[in-house]
Amino acid sequence: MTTRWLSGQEHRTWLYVLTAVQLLESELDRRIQRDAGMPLAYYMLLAGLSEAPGRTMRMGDLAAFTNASQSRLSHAVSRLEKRRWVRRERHEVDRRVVLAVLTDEGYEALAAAAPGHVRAVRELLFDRLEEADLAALQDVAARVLDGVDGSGSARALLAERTVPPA
Amino acid sequence: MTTRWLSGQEHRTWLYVLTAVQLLESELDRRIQRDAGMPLAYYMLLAGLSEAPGRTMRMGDLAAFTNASQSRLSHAVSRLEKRRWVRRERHEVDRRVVLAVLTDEGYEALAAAAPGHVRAVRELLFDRLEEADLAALQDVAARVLDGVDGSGSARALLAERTVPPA
DNA sequence: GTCCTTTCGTTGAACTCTCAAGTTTCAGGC
DNA sequence: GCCTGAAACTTGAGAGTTCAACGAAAGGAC
Repeated sequence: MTTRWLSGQEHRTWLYVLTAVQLLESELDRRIQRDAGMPLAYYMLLAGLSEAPGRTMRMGDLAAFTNASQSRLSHAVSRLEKRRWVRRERHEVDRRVVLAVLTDEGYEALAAAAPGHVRAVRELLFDRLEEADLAALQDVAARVLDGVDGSGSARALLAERTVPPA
Repeated sequence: MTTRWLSGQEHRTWLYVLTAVQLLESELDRRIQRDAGMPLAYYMLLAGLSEAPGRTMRMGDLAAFTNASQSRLSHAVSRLEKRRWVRRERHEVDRRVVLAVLTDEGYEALAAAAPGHVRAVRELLFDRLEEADLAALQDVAARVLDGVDGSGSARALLAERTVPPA
């Protein structure tokens, strides 16, 4: 079977998108690290927890919501525990389950980091997009998700939780 | 100064795009690791070198082209040297410069990995996009790049090298 | 020539992620 | 009750990344 290579247009699109996304992420990471002393991944975890009922989530759900493996999340939560930003609790009924709970200290750290981060996202991304781009981008992202996300778990979580932060 | 939060539409778009991109990248990484025994980052390095004149690039240019820091590239090239896929050479004129050269072994590894990788990119990304999406996506990516890429170096490199691989 | 600054790259330590293997708990037969 | 298998996490080691400090060569200024 002969390989169907990418067309020039496809190749160019791929390079542009990949580059833009990588630079965007690394720039956001650098800024939040500098301004708030935490990596972007921590922010995402804290933000996820802050929006959950009781500021609490099962480890598995938090992993799915942040696109992390369970192992990665477990290590990350251990690090967040050392900073006293998150606390682990055992589920009362199903003793296999571990709940990650955002502490008050964690909430404060998130609240301190949020304005700067949102400003950065706005400056680097949304200030450069038109109203019409938003819907189109989301549409494309949704289609890509359908292909990548085998079990559809990420999509389901996204559909539930797309309200702005409090 | 009060923070201007993201609108519901912006927040949703951001979550979708971020999720789609992260899952896409990690899925591509998993597949090439499984099928070709190399991480996606190695592939990108080898691909970059393979398209360069003489299959040779300065460390700095290769770092810029792959959106890596110089330190990251230096470590990565050291690992690639251990696999005998890349060789270091000193520049004859400017003795500060180090040239990374793709070896024949490296080229073979790339050639073996390419078909599978391209197939994956096609399946996960381009098969889900319409012709019209391509131009729109590239346009958006270019605008984002202008904001993120302070010195415009990534854009310049992209503009030069957007021909399909040989 | 000598000094100062910039450019190009490397290094080591600390941190983060991945992968495979392990523990504990639950749920269903039988 | 007692297996057996699956589910939910954790762990440790190795791979990869980041950050700050460093060395070596080049380019002026004088």
